Amino acid sequence: MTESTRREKLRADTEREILACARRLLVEDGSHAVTLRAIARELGITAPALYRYYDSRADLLRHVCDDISADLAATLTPQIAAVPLDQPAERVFTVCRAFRRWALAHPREFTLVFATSPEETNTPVNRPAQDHFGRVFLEIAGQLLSEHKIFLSDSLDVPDALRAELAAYRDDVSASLAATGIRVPEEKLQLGTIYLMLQWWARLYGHVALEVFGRFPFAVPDAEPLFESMLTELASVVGFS
Amino acid sequence: MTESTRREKLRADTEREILACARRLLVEDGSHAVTLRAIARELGITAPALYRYYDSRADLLRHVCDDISADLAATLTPQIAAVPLDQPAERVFTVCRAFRRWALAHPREFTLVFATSPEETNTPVNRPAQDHFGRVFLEIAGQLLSEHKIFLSDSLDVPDALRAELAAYRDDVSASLAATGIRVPEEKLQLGTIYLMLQWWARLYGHVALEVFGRFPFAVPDAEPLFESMLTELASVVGFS
DNA sequence: GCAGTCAGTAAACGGTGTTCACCACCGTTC
DNA sequence: GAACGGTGGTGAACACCGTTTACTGACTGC
Repeated sequence: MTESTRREKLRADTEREILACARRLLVEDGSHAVTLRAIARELGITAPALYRYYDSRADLLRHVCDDISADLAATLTPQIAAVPLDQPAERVFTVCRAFRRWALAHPREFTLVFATSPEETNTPVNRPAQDHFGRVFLEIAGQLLSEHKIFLSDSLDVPDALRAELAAYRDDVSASLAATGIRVPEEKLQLGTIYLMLQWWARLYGHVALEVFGRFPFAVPDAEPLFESMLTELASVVGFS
Repeated sequence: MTESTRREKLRADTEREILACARRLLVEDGSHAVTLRAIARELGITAPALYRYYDSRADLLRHVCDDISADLAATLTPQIAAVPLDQPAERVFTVCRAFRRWALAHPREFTLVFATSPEETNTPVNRPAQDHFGRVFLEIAGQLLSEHKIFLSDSLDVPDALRAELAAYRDDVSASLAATGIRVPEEKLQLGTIYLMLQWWARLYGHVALEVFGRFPFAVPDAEPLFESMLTELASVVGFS
């Protein structure tokens, strides 16, 4: 980015090298194989040198998470962009399918980012979303929100008990979206929309996680039809224009 | 169980002691604290002695998982039993709420059992369900199936593309249930029921996992109303008698 | 009483994260 | 140009870890 001096450029270079190496080790041999000494070995340096770049192994893993999230976002974004603006439903389907495909193709990255207990990577709970976890989701959803009007079907309106909670979330969403540079008109962030986003993220996450881990309650050799039917169900609940 | 000789009884005793200690370490300090040496220290023995009981640390962790699952089942079962048979919907709600409550009260156990990559505990993917993962779910669901008739609302019937897949699952379900001693009449295992079980398990799992990890895309201080609204949504999709 | 089984030990190997003292270089400043 | 401070890197060390091996010693079944 803004590495002005020569020193800063060198530092940023090896920092990238470290992350790339950690990533390779993760993908090839699992997260247990991404060890400081292994990384150091491959870079031709010694393990303590890595402490010039990261406070600890947990800190490094956290940065690997962010790195992966950035890549995931970079993978998803062009795929939605390829779908015409006038087919909002198809845009949602596309990003959901792309997320599932990415997860199945990158099970170890998915596991690290989306199914590692916060204490393992020492991640503070409810960490600002733009950092890594919900970042992708928020970005995509925000983009859709800013471009389309969403109609919620009558059958699924917001329970009264939820309105107070949702109103509180809304500000948080606005702030998070603003932080990523996406401006969403206030009136599009209805409570129902927030509600739908939460519910839908939970379903998407649940399905993909179970599929990646092979942990459906009974043998499910191919979960794609299941996934597709979940998408069509979504379509029946929400409308776009 | 069937420890006849004195030796076998002693062995079973220390085996239980090992598991209990591992469990305590897990709960108090997280899964990374569950080390062979720490367990041995607390039991007043040496680490290699543990290899008389388990092949490896991964093997031990797997048994801890099974132990936890058994406890979870033991927690859930009486809670459903407490709800009258003539309120099937309430029975489902009860078990779902109980599962969520258990997960929130035992985050580390939940993480180990439901969100640890199979390679960490060396668990074969799609391991027979009665072992630990879907065991609880299957048991509960099977019990409900054997006691009630389920009506699926017309709006959610099984997509054609899924019928072949689901038919294959059904046999697996029957076998798994039979293995746990629950006999479900053939005609109650309609394809729609299987479909609903899968979809619902994914939702339940997704919500609870996200809540336990504090990983909703934005700050959700109290997800209970969200959970409750999910339950009422379920009720609108399925009917009992 | 004897032989064998089996829980447990001590020692060792190779690996880990992390800390500390030290060193050598590079960019800046007098 | 010489001195200087920051910075990247080293080597040794510490305290762990999982795992293997060879070896005891007690209990069991005959």
